[in-house]
Amino acid sequence: MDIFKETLKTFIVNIIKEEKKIDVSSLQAEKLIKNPPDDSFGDYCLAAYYMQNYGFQGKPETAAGDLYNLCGRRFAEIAGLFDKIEIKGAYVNFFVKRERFVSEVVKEVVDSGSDYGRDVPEKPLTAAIDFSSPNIAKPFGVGHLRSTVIGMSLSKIYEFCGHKVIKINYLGDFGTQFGKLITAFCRYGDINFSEFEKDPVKVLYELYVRIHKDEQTDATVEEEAKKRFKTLEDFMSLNKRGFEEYLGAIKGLGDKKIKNIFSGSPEAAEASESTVADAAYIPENIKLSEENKNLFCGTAEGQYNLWKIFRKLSIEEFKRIYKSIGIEFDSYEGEAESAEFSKDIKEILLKSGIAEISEGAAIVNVKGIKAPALIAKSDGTSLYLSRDIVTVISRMAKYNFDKMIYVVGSEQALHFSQLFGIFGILKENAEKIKAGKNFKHYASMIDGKLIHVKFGRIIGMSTRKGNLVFLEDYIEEARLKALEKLEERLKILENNLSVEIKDAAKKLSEGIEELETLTENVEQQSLIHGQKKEQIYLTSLKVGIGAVIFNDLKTRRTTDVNFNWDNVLSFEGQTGPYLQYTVSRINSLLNRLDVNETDLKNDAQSFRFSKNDADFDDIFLIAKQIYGLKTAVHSAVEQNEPSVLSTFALDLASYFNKYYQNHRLIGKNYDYVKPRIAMLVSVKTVLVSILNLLCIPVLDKM
RNA sequence: GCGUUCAUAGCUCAGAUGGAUAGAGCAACAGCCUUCUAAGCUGUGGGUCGCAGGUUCGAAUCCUGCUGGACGCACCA
Repeated sequence: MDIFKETLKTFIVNIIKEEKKIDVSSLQAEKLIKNPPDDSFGDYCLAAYYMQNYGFQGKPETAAGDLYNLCGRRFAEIAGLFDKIEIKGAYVNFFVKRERFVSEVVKEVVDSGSDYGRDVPEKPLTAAIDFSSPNIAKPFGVGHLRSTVIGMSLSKIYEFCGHKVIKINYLGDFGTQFGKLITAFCRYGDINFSEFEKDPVKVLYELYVRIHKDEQTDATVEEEAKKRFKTLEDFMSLNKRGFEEYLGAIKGLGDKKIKNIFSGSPEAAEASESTVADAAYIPENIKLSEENKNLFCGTAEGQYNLWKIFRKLSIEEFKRIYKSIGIEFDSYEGEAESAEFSKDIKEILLKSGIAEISEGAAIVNVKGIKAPALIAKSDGTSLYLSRDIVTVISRMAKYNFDKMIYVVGSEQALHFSQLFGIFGILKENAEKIKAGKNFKHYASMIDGKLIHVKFGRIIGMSTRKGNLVFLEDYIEEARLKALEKLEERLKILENNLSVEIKDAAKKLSEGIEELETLTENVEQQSLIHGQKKEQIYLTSLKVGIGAVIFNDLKTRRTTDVNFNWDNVLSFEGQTGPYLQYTVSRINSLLNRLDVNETDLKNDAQSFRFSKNDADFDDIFLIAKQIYGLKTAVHSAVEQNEPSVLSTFALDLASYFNKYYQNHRLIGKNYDYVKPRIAMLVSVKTVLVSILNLLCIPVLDKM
């Protein structure tokens, strides 16, 4: 509970009401209270120009004078929490009682633990978040990392605030590209099948690259690919259900899954992914081999099986990668599922007069967008857009979402404005739609609930040879760099240690007893030095992952990222490892101070600070930063912008490191140390919370 | 050509939704490890907020124009 702001709010509401005879709602009052840009100006302020509607007219300076006098006269009402009021230009500044402020903040963090900073909304929403969504004909490159990490982080932030989140991975498992891949498989006679078994994704990638190259010179490639894709899609629609019945069947299905997922049982997790497993079911006796090639390439069913095999191999690979960086989904969906119904969409939109035929293709004209929205090709096969329409309606039936968030690059902005526009049309023309009850119901309630969370491109990223950087190589590069740094540091520690031992031995021989400090130091340092090989591996891996992920989350999403290896591989300053390092520093300190956290909670003494202490100003800065967490979380949700939290965490870590550098705790008496332990725990709690929300691994030691 | 979007220190970016003196980190230079992890800390230098207008008490932030970049614009996703 924010007692300082609340108190100030009622204070100002009362003043306006009683002195100016104007009623102000608490929400309006909240907007009047701002934070000065600098601590020396105070902690809260009222700006005269915002007060004009509340009886403070005239020049800002004179209005501020009026306001200042009234506040001053009634200062006794807030004297319990505030020290003083000052006037400065057009502003009236309020200074909190700093000792009280710090102890309130620290107490609240220690009491609420990992819940601290939660911004609970009046009404929790069901938010479906579609992110990562790789195209499985292509390997998982670094480009996918941004969507993956932004989406995962947003999911965590929404969940942290108490919203229901459904994390959806919408696999690009369909389209002409698969026709190309199948074409490649069937055309080339020199496929290495034993390698296919060992590293399928690599072979698929080679096929992909090769067919694209051939396409440049050979026009028959595209022709064949299109034909094969049509064969595939037609085969899949053979024994299809109607969209209307399908919608009826899946209605509310998500509810069960959501509940299960939230209970966290392993069966539930499996069940939620079963759709993919089912779709990827492949007959036992069919294997990729030279002999079976004709089987795959000759018939429609063969191609269908081949497609399933490619799909399955890719998904397995993706899951492995996701797991390694701590990403998980509640549901895997595929475009192929929606393809089954995209013809229904085309027919409904045509019949209802929303779509029309132009140059043989089906298009929708969306208000305000010049480019026509293509929903079907002239050969009748489906397109990205029509499949997306099906998908959203299905999701609405399944999950009844309040928000559907697409975390997709900004280059697809046009696609999404067309998609969103079509649902606007469907809502406006709800009566005209010639379709079943289910379709009309769901399709008309989607408008306004779709959000495109776009992000900028990563520019200039390439390896020495190729142009696509595989995520795993990227992480490995970061890991090696972290390892290098770690080993360097271990070596320095080792040197210091041996010098110390020599020194002590010398002193011992001279008869000076320093055994106690020696053993303490040896113990401490061997803790670090004694890290086993696996530990060193894990540490460097976590640091590497932290660096890579933070790099994608530290700037505002919409700006393009100028990729620079040196930037990513530097672990100093505004980086993930800096945050991880700060946490491990606190850990180390807490270990040395022998902390009992339950003790801390029950002992009011833990939260009492004195402003006469030399470190108080620095503690106040830390407390003030911590106090801002809730606002930061709130605006991260508001803007769908994880970077708000990255910046926040960097600031907090910086304040803490300054404190750490300037004030020592070891060796001080316990009464002095106790409240500071609570402060340390608070900083750690907040940093760890944010690292979790940003999908960055936390380390005990570095 | 039309549309979207961006332009802040040498480089990478913040800038609380129009408010007080535009801030960090890298890089450069000068310092701090026999005392809690130097992946840290301290200090110095570095700015016509792309350019020109406009809106008002007040603009890096809003509107218009220009310049420059990125992305997108009919059967790819």
